[in-house]
Amino acid sequence: MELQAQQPTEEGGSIQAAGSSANTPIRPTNNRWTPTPDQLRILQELYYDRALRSPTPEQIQEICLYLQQYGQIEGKNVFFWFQNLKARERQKLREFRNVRVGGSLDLNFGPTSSTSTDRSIDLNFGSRVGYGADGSIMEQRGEYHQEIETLPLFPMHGEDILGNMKTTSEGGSGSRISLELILNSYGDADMA
Amino acid sequence: MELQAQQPTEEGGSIQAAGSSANTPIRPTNNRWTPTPDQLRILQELYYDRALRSPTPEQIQEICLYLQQYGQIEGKNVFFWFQNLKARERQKLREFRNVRVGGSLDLNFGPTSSTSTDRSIDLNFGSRVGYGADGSIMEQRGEYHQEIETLPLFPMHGEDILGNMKTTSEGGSGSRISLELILNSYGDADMA
DNA sequence: GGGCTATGAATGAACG
DNA sequence: CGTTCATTCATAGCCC
Repeated sequence: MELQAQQPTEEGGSIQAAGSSANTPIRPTNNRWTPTPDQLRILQELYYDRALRSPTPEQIQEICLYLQQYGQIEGKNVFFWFQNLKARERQKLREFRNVRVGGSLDLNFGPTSSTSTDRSIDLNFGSRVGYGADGSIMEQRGEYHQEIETLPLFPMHGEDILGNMKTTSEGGSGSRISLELILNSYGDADMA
Repeated sequence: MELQAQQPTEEGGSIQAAGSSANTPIRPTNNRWTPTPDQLRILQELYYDRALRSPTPEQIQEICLYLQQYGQIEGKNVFFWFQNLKARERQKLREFRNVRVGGSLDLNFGPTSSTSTDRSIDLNFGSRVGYGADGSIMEQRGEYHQEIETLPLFPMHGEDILGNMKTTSEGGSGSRISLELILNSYGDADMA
């Protein structure tokens, strides 16, 4: 997951048998996919012309299938391609906005900044979420679950643990919890 | 277009290898949690070996506490880790569904298809959704699995489930997929 | 050859 | 949960 060592794709045999003239990605190294000019053109066509940004799985597969005419390609390549392009375009936009604001622009903000709908550029990092402070993820919605903010004085049974545990960052001190123990905590006593 | 500046060739092994045994901050410049090798190993062990997919809050807490021996970690990290791994593995499995290449519309896209080799991607499975974008490679560690309580499936964390439909086809039927088809695949009624 | 840039790939985090 | 966003890692390719 975190390891960068990419597992060698075992299928390092038939790469691109197509002896096309202009669609050879230069080097059929098994490493990372590089779109052929044709593939790229088609992808861009889909993205820009058709405004396809997040293709559904079905679309991904169809696109992939179609693009295989022009060279080897896998579904994940298509997926990543769209995702990357989208992300990077958006990031550029965001960057631009920040620059614009930081640079000189000063939009007409009324002294009364009550219009919160106005999307002022927050120079924040982008973390719009309020996880950090003390946590409390409250993720699984739809269930009962109260917002803990300080400390629940009763046995919580829900999903508030997520962020609320900031226990000692120090380890190796005696707190030897075994995996078995963890696993055995299925029917953990709810202290009830 | 984007900035990226990192050490080109990292050791790739222990990222934190330095002085401290197991609980070094690992990475200096990031806000987001990155599992240490030890943490990762244990998490994977829990996931694959023990088939733990959706830990309860109590388990999350215990796991978190245990993992703190190896580095800074919070409950939400554990929570997200499991959720992500589960979701991504599921994507890959779900990916098996293929598109029904029904309409063989031929379009004149691209360079007049100079590649006369009509690769055939004949996948008439006619099914439903399937994510097509995530053939991640997780270095599969031990796969021996034990039944804890629920039955662990066979963790076939291969890697190219998604990119399964590569150019493998050598023979040919002519299954030209058009972009129109791709784009029209939205309301693709499969519930026939 | 060595750095730089564009971009593929991975994954933590979060949304609906 | 499935999907999407954001950030980072790693590498192909180009320029010097």
